Amino acid sequence: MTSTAVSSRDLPHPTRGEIRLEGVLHALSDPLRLQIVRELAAVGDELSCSHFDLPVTKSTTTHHFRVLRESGVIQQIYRGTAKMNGLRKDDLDGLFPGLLDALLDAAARQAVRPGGA
Amino acid sequence: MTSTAVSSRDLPHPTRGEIRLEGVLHALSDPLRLQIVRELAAVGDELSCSHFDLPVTKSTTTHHFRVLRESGVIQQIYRGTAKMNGLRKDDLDGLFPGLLDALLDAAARQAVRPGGA
DNA sequence: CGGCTCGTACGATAAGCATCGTAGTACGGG
DNA sequence: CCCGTACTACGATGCTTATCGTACGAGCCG
Repeated sequence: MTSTAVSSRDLPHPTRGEIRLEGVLHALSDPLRLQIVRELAAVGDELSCSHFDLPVTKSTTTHHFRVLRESGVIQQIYRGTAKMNGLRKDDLDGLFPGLLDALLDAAARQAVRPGGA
Repeated sequence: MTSTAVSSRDLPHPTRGEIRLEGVLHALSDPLRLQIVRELAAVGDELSCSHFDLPVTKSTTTHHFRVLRESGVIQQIYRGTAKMNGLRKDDLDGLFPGLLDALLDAAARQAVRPGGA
């Protein structure tokens, strides 16, 4: 069959039209979450939650991924025991052309600044 | 004389190098503050605090302007009894080329969305 | 089945923040 | 000098959020 029933568990996502700029900016105003998004953009593919080595506990990591999902920045899907995360680049580009690239570029520039990390 | 000693009171601003992307995003993730910045960008000039007709008290207005100033998004200067506010467009463009324009464009697009305000 | 790993849910806690009201300061004008 | 206007400072309050720990649920593998 053609259905993509990857798992019985599925997660609530905002539709494209429900994504709010303020929510996106708030989601990205946290250094950890900005870091996650940068990494997702760099690989250009889905990554499991456990791929990220963040300086917080697993509970907190779950929380940050949820904020990113509920703001519409990433989409999440269970694949077996792993939860894969992907940037919603098409939706963001459709809503706010050029914004994501400008944000990623800005983050990259700041990262190479003296004492930028 | 050419000096710009507008007032004895002066306000602390971050230098260009101290401006952090996360701080800018956080400042703009509030609808009121985003609105203020949009208005400043639209007129392309300085505006007094009292020019803005915001649905909050003056105390709260002061607070929002301070957040914008301390994050490096605007610069503030006393001119007589008025406090003028100006976008730090040059600094933001220098640090994060294209970001401010992308953000303003994104906000404008969202504003014309069905139920976007 | 039993156990392992990945991730969630829930409760607690501490910090941050948006908001207000009141009292106060700085400046300009009569 | 006194008053009005513009804005600030401070304290209170209630909401949101970042963080943790522990206990739990879902899927995989032997």
